[in-house]
Amino acid sequence: MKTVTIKDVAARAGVSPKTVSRVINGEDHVRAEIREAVQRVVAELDYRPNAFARSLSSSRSYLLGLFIDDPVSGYAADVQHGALIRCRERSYHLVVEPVDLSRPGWQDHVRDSIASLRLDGAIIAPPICDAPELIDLFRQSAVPHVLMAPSVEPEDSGAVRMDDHGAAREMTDYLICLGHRHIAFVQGPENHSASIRREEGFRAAMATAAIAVDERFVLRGDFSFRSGLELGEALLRGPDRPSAIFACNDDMALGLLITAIKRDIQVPDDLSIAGFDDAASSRAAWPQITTIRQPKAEMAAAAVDILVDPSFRRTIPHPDAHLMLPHALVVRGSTGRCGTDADRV
Amino acid sequence: MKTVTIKDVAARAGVSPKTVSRVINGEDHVRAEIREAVQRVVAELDYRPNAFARSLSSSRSYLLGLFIDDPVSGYAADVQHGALIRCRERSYHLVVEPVDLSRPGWQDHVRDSIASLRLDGAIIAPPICDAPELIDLFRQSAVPHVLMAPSVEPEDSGAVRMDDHGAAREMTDYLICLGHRHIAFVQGPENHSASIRREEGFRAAMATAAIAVDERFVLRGDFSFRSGLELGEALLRGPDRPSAIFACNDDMALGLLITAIKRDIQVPDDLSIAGFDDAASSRAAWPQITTIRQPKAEMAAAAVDILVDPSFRRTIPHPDAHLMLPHALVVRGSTGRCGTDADRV
DNA sequence: CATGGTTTTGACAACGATGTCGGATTCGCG
DNA sequence: CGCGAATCCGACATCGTTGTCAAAACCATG
Repeated sequence: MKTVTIKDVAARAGVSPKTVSRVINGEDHVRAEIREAVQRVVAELDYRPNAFARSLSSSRSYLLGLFIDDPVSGYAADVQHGALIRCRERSYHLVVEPVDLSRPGWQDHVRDSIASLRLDGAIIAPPICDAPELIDLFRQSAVPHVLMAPSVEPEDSGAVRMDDHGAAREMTDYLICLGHRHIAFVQGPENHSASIRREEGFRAAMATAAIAVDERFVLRGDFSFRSGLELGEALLRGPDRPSAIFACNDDMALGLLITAIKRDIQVPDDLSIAGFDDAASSRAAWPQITTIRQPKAEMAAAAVDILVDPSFRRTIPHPDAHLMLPHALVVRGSTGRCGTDADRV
Repeated sequence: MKTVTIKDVAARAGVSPKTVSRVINGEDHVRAEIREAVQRVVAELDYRPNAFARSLSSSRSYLLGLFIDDPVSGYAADVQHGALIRCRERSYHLVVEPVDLSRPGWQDHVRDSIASLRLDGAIIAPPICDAPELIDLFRQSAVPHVLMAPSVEPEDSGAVRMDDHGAAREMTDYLICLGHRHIAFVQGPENHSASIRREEGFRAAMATAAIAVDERFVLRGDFSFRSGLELGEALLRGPDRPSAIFACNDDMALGLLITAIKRDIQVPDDLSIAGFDDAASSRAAWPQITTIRQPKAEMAAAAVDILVDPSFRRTIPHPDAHLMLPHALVVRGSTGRCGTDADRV
């Protein structure tokens, strides 16, 4: 299983290794004739450049890091997939690094991948994109990095996001349109800035419609299915319950829905439920859950694009490195017109 | 941001770079006194070896590849996480490579990661672990590889698996114990060998109990939630329906459960449903689904162990490279005693 | 205190690519 | 035809580490 090196190709094509290198990397200043000859030999020998040698000598690693809190979540899977595909198109590779901020010593792993792997760039997923300590690690080492849906957008970091505020507002408007007045809101974890923006969007829509938010109906969950179940119990226990619930993500919305089913509350006739994310869980029930489609994979792909783009690498901060991608309201079966609302005030 | 090299450490510690290298790699034959001195300097300077230089020189990449069909599935997430954690412990890195066998040219990506990244080993997830063409790629390049739950276990491949046959048998026995006689079975996709073994286990248990399998009740799905919905419609349409359904995975089981709910069939009173995998979906409904816990993360971790173990790398085939990990029957709310079975034959 | 054997250490040459830079070739144009 | 300016090409050093191998230091022993 002899491995083919650039020298072999050069010898066979009757040129110098450097010329082969030029052809491989698509540089200028190579006669078309020679270029083709080299390409032919490359194909014949099925030559593949050694990524390590290349990185060592060029001081580019062709590696991007994806730093993420919980790599098992469906969110992570979508993000990772989007990044992976785009990396492939750009002939980059992706290294996934779980980061658990609650575990002391997490810095070490991050430093290691920066120093040891010489990452060409980093994608930092929520919620850890809001940890200044983490961002500083990249800043200090001058590693280009893009934050996904961060709460603030530092100048020298790239950022990709969606309009959480606007989307939550749309959803709330939609619920109001359906006649709902008693709308509950289920928050995400405190450290998750997107969830805060969603709550603000919710409140803004309510305010615009001149509906007072009933604070008893604003509860905090942790994005998990289980917390949806628990909060469902809390919200749906008594007779004085909301006619609609807007949850910060789909997993919790699903938990709410299941609780409603257990309690024989008809969805959407007696209760409307809305989620956020368009996760698999929003389709894994009956009725399916009305939600906001979040462009997760697209955001990740855009992050890759920014990182790989030489013009970003050259000049940071860069004006085009702050993107906002479009979302969409996905209406499904879990929401409907507010029933006889008269009996509740 | 000067990067610290091994030379810097050597100079500061007053030894040769080679000695530093020895300390870093934990080799023998270094005086304790010098070893400590070097370690101290390493800590002081926060020196991190350059992974590329190391790989280039040692012809080991410290990289493992995870080759997987559908990297977005929950299965993939669990496997990946298990592998990732263990890789970290062993100071390896993991590169995830989606492989879509239905897309021509897939070989190219695989060859590329083998040749270009010089993978030290590969983990091949189902169902693509059953594609001889793929396995041959690794065999030809002499890349150590471990198959996850393959249908056959080639001598020169490692393998980690669970007892699909036995587990399915246990589940079926359990349903029979509950008094069920009309048990439907929902198969997985044809190319998925584990699903075939599960079916065999099901049939074996039925045969042992001397219950004839009603072939109208054996249907093929594709592991998706959607196919569970569709097959649910097919199975639960008429009055002549099974009293229990055993689905090859949890997503389909969830689909079946949702269909039952839509049709107002009480689970588990009028219908028992069992799944396989212990995926998140098995807990994302009410009642929660009885299932088989499959040690996904553990299998992936074991695969890493095998690949990293020098004794495996030295002698392939290796006797200890074929592992079977334990599963568990997880009884939850979706299964119960068979009701008044008298009215059905 | 020589002797032979074991540790311990370092000089040097890889590993396989690319950056630099100067020399060769070609081109354009007076 | 001649001459400067592009354009093309290759020799060589270099990236940061480890493998090889021989020299140096140490050890116990007779």
